[in-house]
Amino acid sequence: MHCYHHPHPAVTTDIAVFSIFENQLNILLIQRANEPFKHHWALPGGFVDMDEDLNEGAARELHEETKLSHLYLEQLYTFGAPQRDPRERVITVAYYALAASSDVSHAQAGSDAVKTTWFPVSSLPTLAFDHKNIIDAALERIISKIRYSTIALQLLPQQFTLHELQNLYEIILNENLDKRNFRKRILALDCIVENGEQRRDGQHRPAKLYVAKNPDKIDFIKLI
Amino acid sequence: MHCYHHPHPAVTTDIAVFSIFENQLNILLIQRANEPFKHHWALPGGFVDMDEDLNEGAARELHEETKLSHLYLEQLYTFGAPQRDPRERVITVAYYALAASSDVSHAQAGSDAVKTTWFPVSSLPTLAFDHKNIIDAALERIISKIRYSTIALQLLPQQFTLHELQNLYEIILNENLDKRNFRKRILALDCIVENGEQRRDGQHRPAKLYVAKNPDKIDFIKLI
DNA sequence: CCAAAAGTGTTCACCGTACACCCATGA
DNA sequence: TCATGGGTGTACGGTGAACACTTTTGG
Repeated sequence: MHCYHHPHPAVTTDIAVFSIFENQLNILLIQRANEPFKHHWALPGGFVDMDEDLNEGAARELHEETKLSHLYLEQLYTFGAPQRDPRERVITVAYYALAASSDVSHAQAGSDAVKTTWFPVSSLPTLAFDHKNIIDAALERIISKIRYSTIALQLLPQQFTLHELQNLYEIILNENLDKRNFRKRILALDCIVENGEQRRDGQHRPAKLYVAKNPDKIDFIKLI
Repeated sequence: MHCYHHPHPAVTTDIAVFSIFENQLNILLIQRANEPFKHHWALPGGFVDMDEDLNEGAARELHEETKLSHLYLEQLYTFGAPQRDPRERVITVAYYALAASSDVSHAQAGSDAVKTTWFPVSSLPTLAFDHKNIIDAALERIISKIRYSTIALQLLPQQFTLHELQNLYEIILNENLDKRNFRKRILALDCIVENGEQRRDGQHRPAKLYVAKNPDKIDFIKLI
């Protein structure tokens, strides 16, 4: 029973989950089992429950469909073109999430047994609904935000080398960075510290490992 | 008849309209005529129609309730805490809008005869629902965006003096700016031009008038 | 000792900032 | 001529960008 005498649209959340591995930025998609867009790829997401906040709903849907949890999750934009779903009016509150490469293997098909797969953002399949627009908006946000915040650290495992961090920036910004300047700047920002350990990896000098000072906090900085 | 077998929340848009006059940043509020929050002040807004896009809905509601139109309008954030409306679940897609001081007098009570009034953001009345949160988010967005875009020009009439523009920045950023540096930078950005006219205003040298080069386009810049 | 990646400083150009005086007008 | 706000240029310091060699390890 609705107190307001207006038609009510359906409201969903959709989540664009990104992770970096194989030297590429990748996004997690699920294959739809039903019409419309049966067999097409789509963002994980679903209906908002009546007693949960939007962020909670996005986190819940993400976990149900991909088994991923505790990711950095941020509201992106709300998409509500009248015909974006062919069946009825559906307004979707889009989110993006960032997963460390160490989380990638944990992503798996969720309860409704749909297939989940990582795709490089540079070669996406045809997407259901307006999900291509959502991904484009998410990419724009990430590219812009990596320059003036510490969200990049959300894409790395708990400990990482400076080379891995620089590599992440180079992949997202799609440009080469000077090693010495990059290290100087990132250390001057005082958001990461050595943890004393090293990574031995091949027949060369081992790399120092670093950790985020405030792993769960996004600081606003000016890096590049 | 809903194709999806899930409960559907109500969806509204709310619009925080800002304008600068009397040396202050002001926001347009309406006084509610009905419960809940009867007589409280609230943002203009209302239900999204089933056949209109969210931006259209926001522009329509704004015009219906305040008679303002053709303002710069940008989606801000979507608020959906389960109990934000005491009657039923209402998810609101919040927008902010910028009005030139020349538009201020055009704002008037709309069709439903509610009272509309401008309030300085520094002394707001008690607000209905979670509208204080929406205003805070809008202020944060504007303060951040004025530094790296040309949105400030949306708050000025078609022609304006450099002093007026600087004043606007000082009010929004709440800091004093150096006159010579401000002029140097804003002119270097090449987003405004003299239109040859002058404003005579008191017994002193008249000020040159400027106009935006692309009045309807928001450019991304680094001003301050 | 050789290959491979890790790690490290300095120089220079440009930009942002600080700062004070003359100009045009109306009364 | 005076009061009022409008308009203008320069000098300095700090930051961002360019740039190449040494170190450590495993084979």
